Amino acid sequence: MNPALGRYNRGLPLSPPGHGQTATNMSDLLSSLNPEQRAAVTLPPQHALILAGAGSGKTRVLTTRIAWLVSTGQTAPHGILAVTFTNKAAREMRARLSAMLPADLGNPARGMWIGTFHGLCNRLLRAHHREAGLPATFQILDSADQISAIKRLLKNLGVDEERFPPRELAGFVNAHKEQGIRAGEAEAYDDYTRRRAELYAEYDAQCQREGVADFAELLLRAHELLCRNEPLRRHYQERFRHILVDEFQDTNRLQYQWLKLLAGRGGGQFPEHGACIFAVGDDDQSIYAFRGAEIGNLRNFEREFEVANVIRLEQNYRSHGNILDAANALIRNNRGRLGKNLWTEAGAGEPIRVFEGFSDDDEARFVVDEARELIRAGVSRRQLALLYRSNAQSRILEYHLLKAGMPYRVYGGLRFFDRQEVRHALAYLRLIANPDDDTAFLRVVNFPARGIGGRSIEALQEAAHRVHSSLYNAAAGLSGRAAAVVGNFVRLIETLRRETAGLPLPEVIGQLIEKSGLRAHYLAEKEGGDRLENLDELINAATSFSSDEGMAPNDPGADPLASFLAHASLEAGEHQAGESEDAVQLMTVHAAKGLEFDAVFITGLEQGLFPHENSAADKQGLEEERRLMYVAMTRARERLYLSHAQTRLLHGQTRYSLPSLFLEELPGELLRPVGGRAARAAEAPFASQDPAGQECAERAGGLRIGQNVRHARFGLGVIVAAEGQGGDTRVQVNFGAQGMKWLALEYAKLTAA
DNA sequence: GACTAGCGTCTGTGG
DNA sequence: GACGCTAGTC
Repeated sequence: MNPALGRYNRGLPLSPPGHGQTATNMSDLLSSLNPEQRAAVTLPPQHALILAGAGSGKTRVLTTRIAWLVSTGQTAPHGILAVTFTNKAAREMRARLSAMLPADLGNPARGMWIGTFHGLCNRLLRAHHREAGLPATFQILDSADQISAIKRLLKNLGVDEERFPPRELAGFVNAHKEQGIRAGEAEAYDDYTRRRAELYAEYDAQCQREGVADFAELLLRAHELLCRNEPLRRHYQERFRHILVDEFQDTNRLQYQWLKLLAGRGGGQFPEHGACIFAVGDDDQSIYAFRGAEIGNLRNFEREFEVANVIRLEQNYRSHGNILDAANALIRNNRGRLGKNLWTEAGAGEPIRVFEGFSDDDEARFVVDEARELIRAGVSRRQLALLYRSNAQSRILEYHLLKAGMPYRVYGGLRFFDRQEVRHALAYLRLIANPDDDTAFLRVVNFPARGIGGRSIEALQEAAHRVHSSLYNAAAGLSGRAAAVVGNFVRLIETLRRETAGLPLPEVIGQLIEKSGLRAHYLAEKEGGDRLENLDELINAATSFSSDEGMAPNDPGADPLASFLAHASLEAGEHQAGESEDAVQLMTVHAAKGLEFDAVFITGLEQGLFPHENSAADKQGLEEERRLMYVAMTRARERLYLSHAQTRLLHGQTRYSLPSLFLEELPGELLRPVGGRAARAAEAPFASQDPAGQECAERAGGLRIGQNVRHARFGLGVIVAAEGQGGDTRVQVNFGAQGMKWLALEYAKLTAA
């Protein structure tokens, strides 16, 4: 028994209810783990870092650790804080825990805090909104809301959007908040940045006035709350004995500070109250640097918390050997890894199949054909994943799946809560909850159209500016036509609020859809059918939300309306129908993290797409893309397909690209080209669509559009266009990283490659 | 003030 | 190829 244990046992029953029963379960659970996993689960209550490779049983270790801590009486459920990055991961953890622990201990509603950083901070801020300086009904701005709030701000201040693009400004604000930096503390060495910092301050002031908080604000505000409020900080530091963090490599600086503070390491305050942090992560799977994640936090954590226990989980239970070997070979090209090599007891398995299509259409056809074969061979549809780098790529795959009559399900993309009609309905709901929410106000003040045009809005904004109030409150101070039409709208909201007070949430939404005129509007619209269905689906979502007490992010007794709105902002995806249906799974590589499938297709493996051109420029960006590829490959259990296309429709234009450099980084002996590329290329030479290319092919000795060529200085490239005749023939060649060049055939010595 | 056509922008990933 | 924004018309 660890001597430190006594300290953590304070005030807890030594033998919690159900102890005997779970102890049996516990030993079963423990004996089903491998030695490293078991060591991790049963570590003494000290800070620990578990470097868990893909498919090494990370979630299992995390949840078993919690079950072990609770069922051995080292802490009450109350003392557990578990943080994840996605709602999906949080849900899975809850589900596994309730299966492992008896109902009275395993029910997360009984005091365990399990959730995403954003969800937990939201919960904290709701519970202590006064101390945090927020209204009880504060609303959460998602990224789209944030952009429109910034646009409105710039307009009000008369700032030129060209000089300060709203998206860029949003990025500036978020990046600073993620570093824990307020506008006043932002470093600015030039006028431009100084101005941006001023706008950051103005934006925050606007949010404060309107009672709204963006995503990053949730974290920053929660951090500041705990920093400033000593009794509160003490309360939570004493409460949470064990903080478990999933995907630690994805934490940004602010999240790390937040953890440090809760664990009693915030600048050395109250170390005696400190919780133990059990961090699980994999530096090779860090794919969120773009939103501020710092892999360095893994190392910082190890150093700053003097972590004595670092355990590596390297045995992979998921993939066959070839897949793992290929993934290992790929990731070895990254520098500065913490070091880890996955191995498996499963056999080598199938080779990795590589397909080169003439076009994205060709590629999609191959993928769907192959998927059909696999299904025929007995693979279930839901065990087939079609992965891509960006959401835009799903379209062509969907087209071919549809044509083949194969059920499929797309994750991500346009999310349910992002749909126009749903956002409109939610805006009404937000106004009922918080009339000061100007973003919501402007969204629906004239939707459906009710005669409130630009002039009235301008008058209203002036009035609001004069008396420093929200648009809603300023309505009373208007005169003339504006007063009449805006007054009608305000009365509509008032009526809604009055008549729906105390009603169950689904009924509130049902009424607002009717009385706002939304339903009538979409009924009259030619293609409003889908939108009406989505509005009904929103009512369903509210129904299942209300009945799902355990999932409510807030403490019991909290305003259900506010909780639902928070839920809609924080859990924008996931709420899609057909989850149970046996369908082929389509998603981005990012969305696939943490999942596994019997067969995986990684599509669009082309320079500029994967790795993406926005990242390929600098080395860090490229390494993140490589980790992304690593994540994608390690999703596969038995079969892995890699495909790319010579041409692809992008922005409505045909684009020619080279195969991804990641394909070259895989050991050739593990790969098998399929689809008879060589044979097909011989019988159907490329360059069919472009007559100029065809001519060029005839005249230029076999060179044609789509042809891979080599240039003495620029290296390998692909011909994308041709013009001119005879000795004047010029071709445009895409040399990947070297850029796009126009070359005269006569002088540039291009050789077929 | 409502509605429409045409234009430009951009799809890089998520809470 | 989709959406948002603007200018022009009713």
